[in-house]
Amino acid sequence: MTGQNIANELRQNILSGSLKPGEELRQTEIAQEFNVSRIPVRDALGILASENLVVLNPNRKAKVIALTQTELSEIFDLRILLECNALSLAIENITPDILDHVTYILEKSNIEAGRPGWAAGDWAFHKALYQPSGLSKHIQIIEELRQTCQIHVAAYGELKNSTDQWLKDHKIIVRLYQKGDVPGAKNTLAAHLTAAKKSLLHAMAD
Amino acid sequence: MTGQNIANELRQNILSGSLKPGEELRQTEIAQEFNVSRIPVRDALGILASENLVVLNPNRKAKVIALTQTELSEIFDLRILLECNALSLAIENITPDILDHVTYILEKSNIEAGRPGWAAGDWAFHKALYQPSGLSKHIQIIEELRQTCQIHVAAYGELKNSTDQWLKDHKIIVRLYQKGDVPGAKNTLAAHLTAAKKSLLHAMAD
DNA sequence: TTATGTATAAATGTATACATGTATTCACCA
DNA sequence: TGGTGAATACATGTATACATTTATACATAA
Repeated sequence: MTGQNIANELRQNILSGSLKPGEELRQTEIAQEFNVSRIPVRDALGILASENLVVLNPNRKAKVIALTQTELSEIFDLRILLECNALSLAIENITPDILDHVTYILEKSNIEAGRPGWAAGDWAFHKALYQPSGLSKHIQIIEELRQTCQIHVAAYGELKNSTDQWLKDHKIIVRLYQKGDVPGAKNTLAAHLTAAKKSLLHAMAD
Repeated sequence: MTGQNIANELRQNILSGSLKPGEELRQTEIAQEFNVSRIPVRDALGILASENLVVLNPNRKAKVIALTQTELSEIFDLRILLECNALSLAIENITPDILDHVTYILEKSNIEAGRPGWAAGDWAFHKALYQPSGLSKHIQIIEELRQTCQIHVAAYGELKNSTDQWLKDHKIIVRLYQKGDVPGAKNTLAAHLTAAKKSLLHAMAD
């Protein structure tokens, strides 16, 4: 069990919702769970902090991030800005091979939809859409922002019901993507993300 | 000398250019310099990695990041996207107090211009422009992207000569900002950043 | 009752020692 | 001469022990 491995395990637990926003992470406790000393645990927490999944305060317990509705709203706006930009520029670089790959990933993610772990498939789909842009830094930032959202989505348990619309959106986006309809694809994607934003903020309001 | 302090010192050295892109950072060496053990040094490197200033590879020496022209080009494009967005939304929320503060910061940064440490003043100015937007996450990301660029600017020593145009741009942006001219301010800012991008990429081409 | 201060417990921060992995050197051989 | 492999040096990874800081509990006083 190396530091990286511990980080991976903890990340899984955070993204799946078994470690909830604001929950405290004690070095000693985690070290015992994994049968290691606190040193690799500290490394792991550092890694997760670098991904903005946990916050570290000197001499205080680490915590899973817990954002307000205002903060999450801004993060969704950032996602819309960056994901739409990546999508536009990706459409310029589409090849037949890419379309093949995208439709393949779409089918695979459809199967996972609504089941535990669906978020990974959703990201795989969107990432496949954005990859042809070649904008690796965009994609890296988008992934981090999505994880931040995912933590709260998992905790507030929204979205179970809106799966149908979710899948329809994906299908529409692929169609416009394929046609090279940049404004259409951007608008649909923006609406898709806005729906997710509203859904989460509504769930948090209770 | 705590881990945070070491991180701060190293960050200074990286941003000022005395630690160059790609330079190796040995835990043992740094520990000796600061008269501490390697443990707090590891923490410091973790902090810097979380800010994307250094890269860590398991069982290998840490290195100051070193990006290609292509990667830096993308990062400048990201900055243009995010900084223009933050600027637009900030302009909606301007108050007399804010204008006062912005002109004060502008004057202060003018004095530092062209001298060592100018980059901090430049960021203080732009940050003052963006703050009224209330978009803290935008600003955090922008700051990181700027630091990434700054590392390479410091290493390739461009920009010494274009200080005049730099200052003129800032003055123009403030005027448009004050007038509430959103498209004008955005265009000027975009041009300002594009010039910086070209300047760096040109310097790197040699 | 409430507030405050002290004693105790608990958690994190760091130094040292050792384990493990990586790079380098140099001898040896085809 | 050029390449291969073992031996060595070097750097990072981790466990243990101790130091320091923060949180908790409890007693005491206003």
